[in-house]
Amino acid sequence: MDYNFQEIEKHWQEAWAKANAYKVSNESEKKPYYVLDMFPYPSGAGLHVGHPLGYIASDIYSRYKRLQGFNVLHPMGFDSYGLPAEQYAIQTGQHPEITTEENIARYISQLKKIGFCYDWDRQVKTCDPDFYKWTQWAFIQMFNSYYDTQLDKAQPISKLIAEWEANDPTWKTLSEKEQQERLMNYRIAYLADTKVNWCPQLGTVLANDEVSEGLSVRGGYPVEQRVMRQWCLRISAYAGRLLEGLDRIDWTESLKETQRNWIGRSEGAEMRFAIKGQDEPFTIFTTRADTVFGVTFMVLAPESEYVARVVTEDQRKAVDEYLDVVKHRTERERIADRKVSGVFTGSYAINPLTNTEIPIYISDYVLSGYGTGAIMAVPAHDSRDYAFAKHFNLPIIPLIEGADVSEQSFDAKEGKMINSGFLNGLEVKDAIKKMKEYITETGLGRVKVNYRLRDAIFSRQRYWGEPFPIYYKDGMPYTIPESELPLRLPEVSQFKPTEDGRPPLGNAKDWTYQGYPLELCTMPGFAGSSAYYLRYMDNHNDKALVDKQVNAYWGNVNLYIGGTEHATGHLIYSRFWNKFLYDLGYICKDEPFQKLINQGMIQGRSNFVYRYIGEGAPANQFISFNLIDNPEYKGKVQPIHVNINLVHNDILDVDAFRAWMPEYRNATFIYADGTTDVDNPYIGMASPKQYICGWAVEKMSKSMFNVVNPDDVVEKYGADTLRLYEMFLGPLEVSKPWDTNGIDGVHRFLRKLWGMYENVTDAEPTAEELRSLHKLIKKITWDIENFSFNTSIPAFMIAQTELAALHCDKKAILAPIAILLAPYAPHIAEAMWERCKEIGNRIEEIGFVIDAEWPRWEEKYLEESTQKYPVQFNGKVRFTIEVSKTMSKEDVEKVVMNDEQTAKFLNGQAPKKVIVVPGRIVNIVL
RNA sequence: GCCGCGGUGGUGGAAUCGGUAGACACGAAGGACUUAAAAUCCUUUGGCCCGAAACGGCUGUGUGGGUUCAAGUCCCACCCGCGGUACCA
Repeated sequence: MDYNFQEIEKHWQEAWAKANAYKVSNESEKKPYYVLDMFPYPSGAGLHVGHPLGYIASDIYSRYKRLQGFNVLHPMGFDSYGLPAEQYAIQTGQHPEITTEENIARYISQLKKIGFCYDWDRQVKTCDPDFYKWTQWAFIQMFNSYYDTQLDKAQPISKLIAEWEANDPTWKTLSEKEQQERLMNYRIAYLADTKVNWCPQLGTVLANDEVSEGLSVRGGYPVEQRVMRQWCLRISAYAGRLLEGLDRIDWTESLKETQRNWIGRSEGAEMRFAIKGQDEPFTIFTTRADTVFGVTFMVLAPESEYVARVVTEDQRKAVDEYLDVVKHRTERERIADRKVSGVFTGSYAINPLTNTEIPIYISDYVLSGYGTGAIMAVPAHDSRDYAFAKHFNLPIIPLIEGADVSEQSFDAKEGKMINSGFLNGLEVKDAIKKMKEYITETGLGRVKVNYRLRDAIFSRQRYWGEPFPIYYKDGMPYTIPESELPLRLPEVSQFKPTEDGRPPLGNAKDWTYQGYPLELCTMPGFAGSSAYYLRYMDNHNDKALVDKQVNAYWGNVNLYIGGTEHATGHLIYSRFWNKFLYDLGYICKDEPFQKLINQGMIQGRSNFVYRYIGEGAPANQFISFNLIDNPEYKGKVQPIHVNINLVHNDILDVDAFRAWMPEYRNATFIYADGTTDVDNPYIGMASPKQYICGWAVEKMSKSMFNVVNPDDVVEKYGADTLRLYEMFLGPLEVSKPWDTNGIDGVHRFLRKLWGMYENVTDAEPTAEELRSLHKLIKKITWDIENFSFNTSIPAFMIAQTELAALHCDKKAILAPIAILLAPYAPHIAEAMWERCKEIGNRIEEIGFVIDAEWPRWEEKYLEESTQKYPVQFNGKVRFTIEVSKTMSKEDVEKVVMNDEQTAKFLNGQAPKKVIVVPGRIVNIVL
């Protein structure tokens, strides 16, 4: 009976489909369990072997939960709005919807081949009007809400209006436009002039998490700072709750830490400094209130509102010049060029504690968006202030005992204060506290918590995204009625911006609502992915994003599996979006993803051939990897990426290589054994000469010819082997290269296991067989509960070896093994189960193995009558003894001490101490 | 710079509570089968040393210290690699 995996997999996939086996109902007596994968962006390249890693893990867990009797929601969908499809559309004129649909179809066919237990009826696509209707709906709710800082939650903005109507006499005197402008300062979704990351090449604004080191994450184009009127989401209002919520969810510490850093809470103080000759003071933010005695100058951000107030006539020209230079620097230039720069404003502030006059400067090392955009500079204890002071020759006053500030600043928050009036002698920590009390009491300032987290910029000047349900009247935005959603994305004559530089929607005909112009921007990528998990629960509902009862049944996601790359993007936005919907009472949980596991990346494993480029070398002669360090070749070979499909176990298929590209048609080789010609008496047969390729771990990419397509693996080995092997590669969370070299072993295991099901019998199992089985049940259960899938495969292999040695053919053993294997390799497990079903009648006649009951292990089968004790002398194992399991500690010691081998190792000495750890080990100390 | 994660054979990795380091798999070497090869099966496989043999010795989890009867595992210091992040006052 051959293991015909192609037939088995096709047969069972069809059988599941026919029986609707993965249909999930919202009405069930069973307990719910929600397992979610991060849905993919359907790119043109299709899935490579790295994508399914997390999907396989979540599929195993879903199937395990199902076998344990849970009603498991495990859906899949597509994050189908995004830049690549639109860039492609601009280049080719092809509508992004067409390419997107093609890509989705390809993804689905690839995913279906791997045998995931998705309920495809629950599929969502972010570009589907039935889906983005609810993205637009949520935006309207945000527009119509404000953040009530008293209640610490979002509230309908009508509440705020009612309050003003009742208590604020000026409200009624305002024109409608003025009222709208005032409300704009409170809405969760609001329009504002903000400094944005503008990417000229992409023609759009980008969010902070879409920019890395001054370049766009997508495409790597330069990004510059610009002030533009944009839609923003008031996510900063949620900073405290986003931070606090992390303590209640089961995510990895590193991911929580990344979010904590991104939210960036810092406790400090706001302080007012008087400006010499002016009545109005200005305010700075500091976390080092203890260092006020060492403030020797002040610095404003170039964009600070204070700049206009403090620049003197004498300095105006110099300041204008500086501001001009700063304005034209891109973010990237600013990061690359850390030279100290700045300009004196001509004004002085008064240090409120020393009453000295201190100069006010402008420099771009101070950021306008953080704190108040103005700082007090303490050069002795801040490295940036120090560099500035050295450059402009400003005084540096050390404030901490023993700090040497002649070469560099002393930034550490430790030591005893000096030169600091009433703070002298205090530890830094206490000094900060005391100064905070002082400024609060004297009215100089107040204690303040600042967050680094900024509001999310929500407009994109792009075509392929959700249209805003917004029109403009008298220059002010209004939402279109919810009853008219979805507002469909219009057809446009071209996907580029208009001739006069308006976003692509400006190319649409009649893009108006009741004669008023509609918003031309679209929403960013994270809009559609922020609440998609809710929609899976109830994706056919046209009355609500999700029905309240349905939401109450499923709750939130119990297990979310995906990559870390979303740590500061999707995973923050989604938490914010969810908390907002929770505030308004639409959903029942304030955190969307209870447990989150990050799967590692699968990297590529590239192969190389080495072209000989020494003097007089033949045109295309390649040197086997093991020879390239030989003196005659060293330094004279050029590594060339070779398509890994031409290589097996690092051995090159030389004929396939010659056929690969025209230039290699006449390639010659120096083989591993140093010979050059095929010296084989069996003409026309494969050569025993081997050309060994070099290898390296790199990113999986087309240009390195190291992309492995899961379809090819499924074709060659089957989906079950692919699934098992991806798990076998290593722990789920770590990144590792895809190395096909080991896949044969896993495939061999399945074949051997399958062979054991040829003639299943009804015979009674032996104690040994039961022990193997129950050991396996215990191990696999533990592994799945702990997401240690990689260690399960060896456990199966060991069980197979043990049972094969016992010639086990018993249903009582083999049927439960089919269940244990079902989460990992569902197709072959069904076939194995079927073989068992045909025999006898003791096991319940359940249709599919996926609906069986997860076996329980019983300790009684695991118990062995004897116990092996390794015997150590001074911690070194010398031999082992085997004694009765029930033997007492004292008796074990006696047996060991009476053993003749012990006498040998004691060599006449008396042991100082004998340690017996029951059930584990004996250690004799000499 | 800061934060996080990691470092175990030729390779991927295992060791779940401080208790026999290297499970399992790949690769390699040798053998069986074969005209040959592939496939399959069997044996060996961390390093070094002794030996006819071994249930022989030594050494060994990045480095150096420490705690312990016992350390890959705990503590201290350091080195290296990977990932994230930054003029955040």
